[in-house]
Amino acid sequence: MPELPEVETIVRTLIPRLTARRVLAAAFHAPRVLRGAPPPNLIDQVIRQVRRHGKHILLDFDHGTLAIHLGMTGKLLFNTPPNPHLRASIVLEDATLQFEDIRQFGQMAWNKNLENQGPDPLEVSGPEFRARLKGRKVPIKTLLLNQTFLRGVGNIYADEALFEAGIHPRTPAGKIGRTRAERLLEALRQILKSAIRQGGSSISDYVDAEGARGAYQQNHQVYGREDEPCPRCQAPIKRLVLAQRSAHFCPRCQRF
DNA sequence: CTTAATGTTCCCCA
DNA sequence: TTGGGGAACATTAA
Repeated sequence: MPELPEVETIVRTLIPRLTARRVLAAAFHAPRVLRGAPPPNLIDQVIRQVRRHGKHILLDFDHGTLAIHLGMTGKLLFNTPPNPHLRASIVLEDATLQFEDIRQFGQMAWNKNLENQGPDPLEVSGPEFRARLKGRKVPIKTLLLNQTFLRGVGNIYADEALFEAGIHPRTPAGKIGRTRAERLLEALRQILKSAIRQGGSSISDYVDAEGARGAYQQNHQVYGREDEPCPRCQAPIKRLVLAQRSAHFCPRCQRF
């Protein structure tokens, strides 16, 4: 469920409910949810800040930071009824934050090292983006999914941005010229910002921390639209597999 | 029964 | 070092 716009939306709904709250109890019900060293005692610690870093949600305490990654099916919700997919709970003074995750690809980690993450696509400059593409032979779609290249882009927004920029997903990243690279970055920015404004994409069961669905799925031009007509030229949208992920594209609008 | 799903990491091989 | 392919992790739905 979570790419940059979904995580940003979740963080925005968490901020008013978590900031300055004291932890009364914390429990990790599924052992695999916690990666790395267990966090120190969180009881009586106060959440000072809630931030997004790529696809990570960061809860800052005075003595360190809890990083939460939602994986594919993770959700953060308040005061939900008992549920078999509950993986962790953080009890606060006025509510309980619950981490539910069907597939258990999500993780929580204390003071996670995020140095290896690439720049945020909403902040990276054009020249830096172009410099990072230089010399790379990987298909651009594969590179966009690599969090050490850019942090926050996932399968939906990679496909949508490549369509908007008119770039074939299999194009070797380093062969994208200056103009097309600028167009790709601009498409990413515009699409991510627009998706944030609409609360992200709810294609199956994604909801923010208030339980609200996003609406950006209505703007998807190619993602999940195999065999449907291209909104620009009517040619059927095609799907291919790159890095074991589906890539949706228009064979006429997106050339090498 | 098979396939695919908003993700990441690790291993093998060229 | 780069990059391609595949497996693994775990669960559900079509």
